[in-house]
Amino acid sequence: MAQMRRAKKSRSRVLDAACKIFGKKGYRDARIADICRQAGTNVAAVNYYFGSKASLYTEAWKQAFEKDIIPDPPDAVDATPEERLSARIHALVRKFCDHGAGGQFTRMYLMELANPTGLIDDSWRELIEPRRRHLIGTIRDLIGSAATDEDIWFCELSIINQCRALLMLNRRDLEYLVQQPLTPGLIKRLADHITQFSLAGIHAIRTNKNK
Amino acid sequence: MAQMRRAKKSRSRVLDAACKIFGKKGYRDARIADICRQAGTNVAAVNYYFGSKASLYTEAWKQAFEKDIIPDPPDAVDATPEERLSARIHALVRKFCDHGAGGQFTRMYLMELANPTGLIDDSWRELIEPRRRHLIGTIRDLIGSAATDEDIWFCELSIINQCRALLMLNRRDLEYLVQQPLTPGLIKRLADHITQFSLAGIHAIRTNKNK
DNA sequence: GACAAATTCAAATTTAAATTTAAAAATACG
DNA sequence: CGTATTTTTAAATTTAAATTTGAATTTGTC
Repeated sequence: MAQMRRAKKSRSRVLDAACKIFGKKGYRDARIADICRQAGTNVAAVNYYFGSKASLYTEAWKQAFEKDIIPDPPDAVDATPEERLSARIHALVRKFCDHGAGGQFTRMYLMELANPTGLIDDSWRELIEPRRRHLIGTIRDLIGSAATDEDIWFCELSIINQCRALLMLNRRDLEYLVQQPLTPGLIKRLADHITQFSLAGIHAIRTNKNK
Repeated sequence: MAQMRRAKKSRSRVLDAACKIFGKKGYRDARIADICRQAGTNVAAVNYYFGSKASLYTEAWKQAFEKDIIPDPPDAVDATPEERLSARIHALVRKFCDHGAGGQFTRMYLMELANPTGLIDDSWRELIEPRRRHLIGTIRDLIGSAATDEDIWFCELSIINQCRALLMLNRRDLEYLVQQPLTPGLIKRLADHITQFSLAGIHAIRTNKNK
């Protein structure tokens, strides 16, 4: 069983490379040859360890999920809804901006959003649902009881899609738009902006409902 | 030259089919065979009329642009910035929701966003730039002179990305989220929501800058 | 160190799609 | 009509990528 050690290295190098390449190119455009070059193995390694490109993809998705999605720090018991929303937005923006080493899941998430392969629908639900419920709970606290489910759903869309913004922009487009590199400082300022913008938005809806 | 008549039919059937299929599948996943089946021609028609799949793509892009992007009604001279923003958001949401017959450009826009082919960068800039400047002008009017370029850029991102929301959701995801079909009524309510949310957001930034 | 199992490799095969070809059919025009 | 041009067709070719193969190598175990 000790040969597992060396073997595991190879298998896991392929898996790491797969996360990176699938995240960068999406399922179709990712080449097994590229993945294996990246991993420093022969192309046959993919089929040897995973059987096919498709099942490598689902494995990579799972691994990226497990490694990348560190649970958000639990809310402090005495956090206000405003603080909870802010924390959530900052976490989302940071996550969505992280196209680098740690952020493979995020890239894969986007690629799957844009070109659904349908290969990972099950893991998808499991993953998204609890986080969605958490955000909706926070919005509900902020928006008050006069709001309808539709109001809450719309606010959720507004917030999530603002955070997703940078996901959709490639480096060139980004430079074209902002004229500055994506530094941690910029990311923080963007998250602050979205928080402020969204709190005002939610508050306006609340006020409108109660008038 | 009268043979052009019949010929044009064939060429233009291919172009129409290309808009539809490229819009549905994106560049890579679209099959020339599918496009030609749709158009009722032989596969060779693509290379006969357009030379290659790539140049069919750029032609289709141009045609979808010309047919699909009806210029927004010019702003009434006496429209307030609030009214202009509202009109712009309603136009964007309506456009982005139109996945049907008239909305091929929208679909191609999304596919290009998600998987840039780089084939249409030039047309892209031409198309987006004037509309961008218009929106930025409106935001500038609303946000006041204390705001920085970065503030304005952030607000632009917030607004555009809220409008893009429905672009990213396929029918199944949508039903899962809202539990209702995408009726014109829903689209209007969503645009109203985004307008209200965004005006409040911009106003909050303005207030914050001036304090 | 020798044998068995696991792994890696380069090369062969398969598959799917775009592209080209050359012959047939349709059309235009004198 | 007859011939020249354009268009369409089915089939052949090319290309790019995934997958399979079987031999060579490495590793683990006795």
